[in-house]
Amino acid sequence: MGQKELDGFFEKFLQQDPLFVNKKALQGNYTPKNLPHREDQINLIAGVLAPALRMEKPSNIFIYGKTGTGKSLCINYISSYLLTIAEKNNIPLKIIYLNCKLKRVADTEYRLIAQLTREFGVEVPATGLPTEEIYKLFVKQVDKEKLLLILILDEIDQLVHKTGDEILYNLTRLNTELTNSEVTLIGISNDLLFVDNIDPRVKSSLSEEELVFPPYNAMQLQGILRQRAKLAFRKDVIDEGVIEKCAAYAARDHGDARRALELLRVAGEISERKNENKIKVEHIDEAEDKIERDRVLEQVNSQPKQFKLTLYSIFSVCSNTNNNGHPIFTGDIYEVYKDACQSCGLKPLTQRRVSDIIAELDMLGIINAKVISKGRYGRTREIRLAIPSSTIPKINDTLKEGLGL
DNA sequence: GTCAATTCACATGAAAGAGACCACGGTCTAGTG
DNA sequence: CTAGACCGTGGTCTCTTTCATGTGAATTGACGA
Repeated sequence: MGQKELDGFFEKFLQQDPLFVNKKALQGNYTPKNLPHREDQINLIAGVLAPALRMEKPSNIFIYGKTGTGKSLCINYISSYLLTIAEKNNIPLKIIYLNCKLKRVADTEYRLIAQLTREFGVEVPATGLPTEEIYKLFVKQVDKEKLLLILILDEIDQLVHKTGDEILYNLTRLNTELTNSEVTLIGISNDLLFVDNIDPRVKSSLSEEELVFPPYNAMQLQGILRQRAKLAFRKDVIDEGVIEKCAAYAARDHGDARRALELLRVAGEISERKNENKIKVEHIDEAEDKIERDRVLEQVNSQPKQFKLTLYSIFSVCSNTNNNGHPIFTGDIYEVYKDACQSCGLKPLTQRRVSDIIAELDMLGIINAKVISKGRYGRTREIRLAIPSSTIPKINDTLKEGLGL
């Protein structure tokens, strides 16, 4: 782009009325004034938590629901409400929200407690102390303040999956060690089968109250999208069918409202970038591609080298055998992977480890790996790519760059 | 043809190690009065 | 005498290896009709 065209571009950009008036309304952490289709859940949670205002310990709650069903949103909504009322009436209530998936913040037992302790204004080292020590510090601090603590642990299933369910036992036992304060736990899990796998003793005390957030259906998603779109966009910038398509896309994979909103936002950004004055249906497709690509790129880039190399190997095996799309197996990938290691001077990992990496890639949704038995010919993972093939070249380039190939 | 045993090619689990990070307490050193 | 440098010990955390055990159906081979 020469300078003249650039001038023209900026001029035109400025002249154009922006599509967005308040982009925040489409962002994941935005809490709207009312949450449609979640009245029942909100009432139930509010009912359980209400005793807190009388300084009585509310029951522990366990909340299930897939991503984007509004769990965190509802909890945040209620807790900010609860906090304002508590403040008005001088009730010593503290609510801590922690997402257990956040890397290097709360993804291990030590870090979780350390982070909680920090919430009380005590600086604790990131590592180096025994876990027991950090528990003591935390308990001491909570007890000193003499309050009611509501602890919201989002994505707690991830934490337990990683560190074992001992941590839940320790958490539920916190109250027995506290004399002046009390702790209520609110666990949020994406995995509906999560509690089936934990110690029954812990289970009964952790899920005194249980609550499921069902996925939104397409109609509900449309309602939500309309509500937010009204806040986010200028009037009449959304073409017909756009909302419906967004909702349909999101409803297709388990009614994820967050995804629907993101789709709409990115579509808006795309059409704005193209200097168009309306969001059209085809922008949704582009947005979906872009979101998928960005998601994968972000995940891949935050992973170690061996991880990238494994993914690279999968890509190359896939593109070699792409004809009639027949599936590929762990063994194939490991062979290619070993060669790839040699050509970029890395020491190959054992097959055991690569097998785990493949499982992790599956968890991230980059590939689909299904364990199958081929009878006499053994047992292995059947691997397929789970991302649109249009996004692969770009990802592959990034991988190569990262690996110096 | 039928049925149980065999067999393959990994999956899956458990434990433990390497190496990075860090805190803590003790010892040593240099600067200060 | 004291602040700071340095060291050893012991802790967490991530990535990895090693060893051990598990698994599901195609294949095999014995058996009976």
